[in-house]
Amino acid sequence: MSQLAPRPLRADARRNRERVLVAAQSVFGEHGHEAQMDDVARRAGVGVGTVYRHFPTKEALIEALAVDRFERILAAGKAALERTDPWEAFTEALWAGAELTASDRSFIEIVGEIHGPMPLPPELLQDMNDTFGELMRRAQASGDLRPDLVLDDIPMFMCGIGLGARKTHPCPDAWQRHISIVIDGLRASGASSPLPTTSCS
Amino acid sequence: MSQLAPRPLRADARRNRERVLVAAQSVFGEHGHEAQMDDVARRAGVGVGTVYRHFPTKEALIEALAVDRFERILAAGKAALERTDPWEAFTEALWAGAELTASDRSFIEIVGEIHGPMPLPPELLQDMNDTFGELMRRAQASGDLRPDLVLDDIPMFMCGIGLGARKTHPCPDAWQRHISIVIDGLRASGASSPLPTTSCS
Amino acid sequence: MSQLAPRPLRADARRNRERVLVAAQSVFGEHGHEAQMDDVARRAGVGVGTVYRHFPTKEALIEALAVDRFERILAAGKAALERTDPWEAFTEALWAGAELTASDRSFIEIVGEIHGPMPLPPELLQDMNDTFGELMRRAQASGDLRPDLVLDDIPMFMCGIGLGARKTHPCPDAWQRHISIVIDGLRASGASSPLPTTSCS
Amino acid sequence: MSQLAPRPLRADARRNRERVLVAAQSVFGEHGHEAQMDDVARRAGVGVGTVYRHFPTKEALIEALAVDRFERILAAGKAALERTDPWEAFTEALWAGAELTASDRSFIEIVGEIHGPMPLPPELLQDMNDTFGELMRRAQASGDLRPDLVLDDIPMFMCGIGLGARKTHPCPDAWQRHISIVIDGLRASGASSPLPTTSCS
DNA sequence: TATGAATGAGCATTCATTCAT
DNA sequence: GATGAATGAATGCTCATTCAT
Repeated sequence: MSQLAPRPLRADARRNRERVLVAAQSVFGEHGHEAQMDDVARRAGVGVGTVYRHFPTKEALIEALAVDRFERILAAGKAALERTDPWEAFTEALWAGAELTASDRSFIEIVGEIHGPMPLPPELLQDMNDTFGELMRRAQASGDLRPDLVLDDIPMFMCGIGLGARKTHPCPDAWQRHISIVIDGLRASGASSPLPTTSCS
Repeated sequence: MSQLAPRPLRADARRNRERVLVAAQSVFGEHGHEAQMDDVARRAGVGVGTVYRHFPTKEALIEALAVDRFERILAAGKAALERTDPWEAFTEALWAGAELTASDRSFIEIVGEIHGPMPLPPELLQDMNDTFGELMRRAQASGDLRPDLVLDDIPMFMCGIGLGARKTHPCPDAWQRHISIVIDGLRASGASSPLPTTSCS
Repeated sequence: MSQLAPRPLRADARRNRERVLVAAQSVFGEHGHEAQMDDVARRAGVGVGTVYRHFPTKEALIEALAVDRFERILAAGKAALERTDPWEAFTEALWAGAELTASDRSFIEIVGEIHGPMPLPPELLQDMNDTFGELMRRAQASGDLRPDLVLDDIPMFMCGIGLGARKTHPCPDAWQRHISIVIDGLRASGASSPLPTTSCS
Repeated sequence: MSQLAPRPLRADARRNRERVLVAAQSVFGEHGHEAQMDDVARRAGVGVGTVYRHFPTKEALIEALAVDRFERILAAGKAALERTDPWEAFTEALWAGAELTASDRSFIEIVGEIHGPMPLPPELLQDMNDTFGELMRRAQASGDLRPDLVLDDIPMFMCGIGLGARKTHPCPDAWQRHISIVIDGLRASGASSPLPTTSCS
């Protein structure tokens, strides 16, 4: 009975899902975790029930937002992987990630309030580790990047960009200076005193 | 050593205030803003009423925690001001600030959830601006520090240290590598391409 | 009978609103302002949330109760205005108001605990002033009612009826004797010594 | 050891008790039952503990206030009993009671919020009943006072005076007009239609 | 005895989630 | 599927009362 029937409702549903996501982004961007599901629904122009149909939980909605963002960052990383010059590939990825981060307040607000590790699907996490790990390894192998850098250090650099984006910083392009300073510090050549490398994965 | 009779009751009260503060630090450090006043009270071994006697509001308690922390950072900055070498003074302040930040999870959790500027008494804010501003200016005047750095950039660097401290990062000494990389990037000598300086106070 | 489709959900909501109002009336009638919102909800057979959906505040709920009552009193006053005999119109209004007051303990309890003027919508207040003012003026113009009576004197007479209704008085029909005595005292003819009229609006 | 010792502290204690009572009167007069024990203590210039030493309960304090007031009303009634003319005695008592009521806002506020009968010591209650009962009986026996009046009717007339005193009424002497109207209504001669007397109490 | 800090049950209100329409 | 009214556990805060000093 339904084999051939196209899925007319799906279109509506998908449209609604998108509207909810967009609404959630702006609402959480403004108020952080504190924002309420009702607000999201109102901004999306749907009932709360509809929000819950698409995202079973407030957390799930927030996670969806995060996934969306991390996927773009991952995509940027994969694109950078195309470059032949390892250092350029690595820094391009950093610049891209920084820009994506700076341009989305909801990302900042949401990520900032998460206690403990990011709640992302393991495959995505794995994929990000692989991609950025590879970028890092290549740049270290070529001797351009400090050899003591560890994958988990990278989010630490990105964190500050959020702070800047939160209206805390007077100049809107602060993130550019930030990432540029960080990159300068990451150059193998500029490394001052090689800190005693702690062996941690 | 105290000339006159100290006020007897005050002793107990002050002790309790301290206990509440310590409890709040650990409770908020574990759960962020979400932690409840009752938990703080229980951890402090007092009734909720006592917590409220000392801090009229949850917000006030959190602010008190922040003030306490910022005062220590300020003190470190003032101590650094004693140094004659401008670059050493500046970096010492950064190291001290980083260490203080890394050593207190409650600081991170609390600060991380604040939307908008830090709710600190204006005098403290002013004092911090003066102190770190002076450290910066001197280091820039001596030609050691990048001339384009702005006061508000500094918290951006510190932000990442919190992330590391949040158990997100596998190695506990990540903050040291972090701050060391940042400092390398801040050297005037290492500055790659002088970004077009945007004039923002 | 209804031309178009009525709004289906509204029916339930309106029913609940009514139930809450009725419950509130009996609960506040028994315990005064002290009664708790949870009790109102329980008595209404709904969750607290539902109470709050209809009345944003305890105060708002209480005010709604008062408004409801004053509207009936106002209606009685307007009905009395139809009478041609001014004195009969005036006394009919008094009797009606007295009866309404005597028959609702919640009204008494609630009004009794209000400090300062009644929190009623200004239009209602105005309407009451106009209506009872007119009744009074007519009765004074016809020479039946003491000329020194002032609008604000009327609630003073009604006040006692509440006291009687509060189980303080052994006989349930005390209010009838009360209002009848007051009316006797209000006759222009019976006025003993014309007190020095103070001019107050 | 203490047999002969005079009670020096008693003086202090009595002074404090008085201060608390006065403070309570003004505080409850302003805010009704809502006023807090701490406020009373502060206004009295003593610690809460002291308030509790003299009055074991908030209720007890309020009751003490009421007792004080009712004793004065009783005294006025007893004084009126001296008069030979029964009607004059009765109305004098009413005037005196009205004046005492009008002159003390705390009395109004407090009495107004009591649910159920006044919490007074039974002897006082008895004494009041006896005194005012006698005044009433005499005036009825002489044929001046409506024969259907019942002792419990009297508080109903006094109730309104409180309303007037609560700033609700624009003219400060409203109570005089009020009691004068009531007295006119109470005259046996003025009684309109003798209501069917219900035999109660 | 006076003091005021400490106590904690109590209460108004919020908000994620469910479910009847 | 969509809606939004209903739910009620959870939480910040108050205030009468106690008790160590």
